[in-house]
Amino acid sequence: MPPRGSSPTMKDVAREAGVSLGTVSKVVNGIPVGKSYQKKVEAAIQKLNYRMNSYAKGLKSSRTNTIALLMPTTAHPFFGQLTYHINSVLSERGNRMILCTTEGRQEIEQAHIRMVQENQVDGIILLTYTEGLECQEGIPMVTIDRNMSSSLPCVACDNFAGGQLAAQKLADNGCRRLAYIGSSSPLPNEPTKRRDGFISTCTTLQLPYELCSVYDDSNYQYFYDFIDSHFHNGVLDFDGLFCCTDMIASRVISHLRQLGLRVPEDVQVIGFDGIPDPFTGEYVCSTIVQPLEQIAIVSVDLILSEDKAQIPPLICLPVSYGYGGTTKG
Amino acid sequence: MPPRGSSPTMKDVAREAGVSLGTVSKVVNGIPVGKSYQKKVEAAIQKLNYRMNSYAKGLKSSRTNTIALLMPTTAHPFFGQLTYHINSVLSERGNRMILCTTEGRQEIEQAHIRMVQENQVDGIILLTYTEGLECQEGIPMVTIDRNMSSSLPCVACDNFAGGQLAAQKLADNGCRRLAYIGSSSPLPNEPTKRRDGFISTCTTLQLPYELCSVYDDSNYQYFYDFIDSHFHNGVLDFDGLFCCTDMIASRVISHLRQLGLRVPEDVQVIGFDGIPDPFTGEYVCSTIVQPLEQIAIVSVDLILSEDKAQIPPLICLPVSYGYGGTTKG
DNA sequence: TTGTATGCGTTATCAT
DNA sequence: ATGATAACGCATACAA
Repeated sequence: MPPRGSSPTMKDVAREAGVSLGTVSKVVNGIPVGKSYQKKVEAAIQKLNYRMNSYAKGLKSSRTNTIALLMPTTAHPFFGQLTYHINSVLSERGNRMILCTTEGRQEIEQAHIRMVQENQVDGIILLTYTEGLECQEGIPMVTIDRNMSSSLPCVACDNFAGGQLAAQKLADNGCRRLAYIGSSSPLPNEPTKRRDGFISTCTTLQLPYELCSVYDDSNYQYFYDFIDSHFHNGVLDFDGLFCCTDMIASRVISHLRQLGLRVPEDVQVIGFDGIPDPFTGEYVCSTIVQPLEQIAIVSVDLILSEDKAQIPPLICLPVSYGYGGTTKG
Repeated sequence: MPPRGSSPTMKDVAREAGVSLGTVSKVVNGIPVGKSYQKKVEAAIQKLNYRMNSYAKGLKSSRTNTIALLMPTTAHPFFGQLTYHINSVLSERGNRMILCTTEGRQEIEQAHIRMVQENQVDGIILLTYTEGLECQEGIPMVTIDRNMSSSLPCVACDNFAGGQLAAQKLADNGCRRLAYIGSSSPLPNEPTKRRDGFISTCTTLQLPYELCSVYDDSNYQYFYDFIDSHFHNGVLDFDGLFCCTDMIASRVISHLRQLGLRVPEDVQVIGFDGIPDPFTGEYVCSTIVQPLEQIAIVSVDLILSEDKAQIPPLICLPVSYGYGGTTKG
């Protein structure tokens, strides 16, 4: 019978058990205490159905066991799955997660950062592609796939190696005239490294290539126009395409097929991300697979790590090749 | 220059502005205050870069502007999109959201409910299909698509009408031998109403139908076996199928095609959910479309509503038909 | 109107 | 080892 209408507090438990406040606190936090006391307190907790108030705890201890995750969206499976994995790992480690979807808009990101700061989160995991985000000092941050500044640690898949792997695979499968299709940013960021790795291997193998890069990679028409301009008399100038994301690859493949080209017979296509189609469970195209679960684990490890001092500025996780029917192997 | 290493408090602002604590509190909370004071306080806030500590505030006011969302996962687009919409609406309304993915496992759900309760959330939005979840009293809850008990308000799409609509569409498109394929629960829950609506219209139209229901609807083999057992000499016993979800429909369609059947020429299929394929942007099949955004808005409205007293136990939102190429219209 | 003082539920520092 | 007590940062009832 709690005195007030609200839920019982430690004080109530202490009174019920006939012990002092400090003793209850110790029991609740697993600090050793006399056996008889232990029993009495546990009984009282049980009886009153006591629940800790983590707001009071956070106020005192200034540690909230809460991490914020900033994500453009959860509607797309790539972000949805990453969110799911990060949430799982965080939960296993005894942390709550505040989700902030940002639509990739900087003003929303900024507002959310401010908001979760007020919420005293212990850290922020950030997935963004906007430039020049202002990051307040004093709150630990980790970025995913976005090397913003050397001061913020970044975990990403090995985008450069992924680009190399894509070029290598296309070459192995007999392609001789390659092209890269995807986004590019004015400043060197992680996704751009996919292109750079691709160029690296093309150069090494002495394979000719062309680039079709645009800043806003949701502008598919730009890519279609590029393809059309290289399509003459029913034949395409390329026999191998590396697309920056599976999304782009998927749309590009549709366009190629509309043109009457056969994939992979006439032209082979490799994408990037490796998200299985949620409905079929299969890759939508041959692809470079990001280790999503690893990225989640490492991000959480970093944000929860005690000595933030010596975190490396960039951690690259290994990618792999996933066959998805749009290449010859 | 904050005295301690931590961030400035209201007290710091008060000292800086040369006013009292209460005045600062008023300014921060938008309570009218003398003009000159207003200016001084705002200047001090600016100068010190003061941020409210919502933990201290929540402790005092026992309102945290935080809502918990329990979802099986965010990895699948249906749940991912719903999560996204709920998050957006909550954010617009000035609330934080704690995300708890549960994998649909009851012990995880229970642990999360307990956890967010400790976190003093103002309410919980819950999407679950488990039976007999223990819901602590005293904390507002709203369920989605799951009518647990009359005490918990539920918002769902009009599943019954959706089932009716599916049967009607199949009939309109000339189908004469129908079947329902999907899950069924021992107790009457929302998804089961899809089946019931389907039966309702079949009965009204005097159309024969068969049912293939299984409790665990991720057991696709069960559905395949059902189809196989109704497939003789290259012809299927049915010319119209209504599947409980687009996921099931997608797999069923694949199986039908493997059998050499043409969709929609030989057999027409309608699914349920209406989630566009993330890669193509199109429905994976003809489908009954759930109003995801509406569901999100209404759920948030309910959980944030002041007078929880007179919330109806069930709110049904209208569904619509989405053509996706697996029917004749 | 503005300032002062008390308490929210907890942890931590003291004495005991 | 245990019990009393002072903060933590803020809201608020009350005094000025």
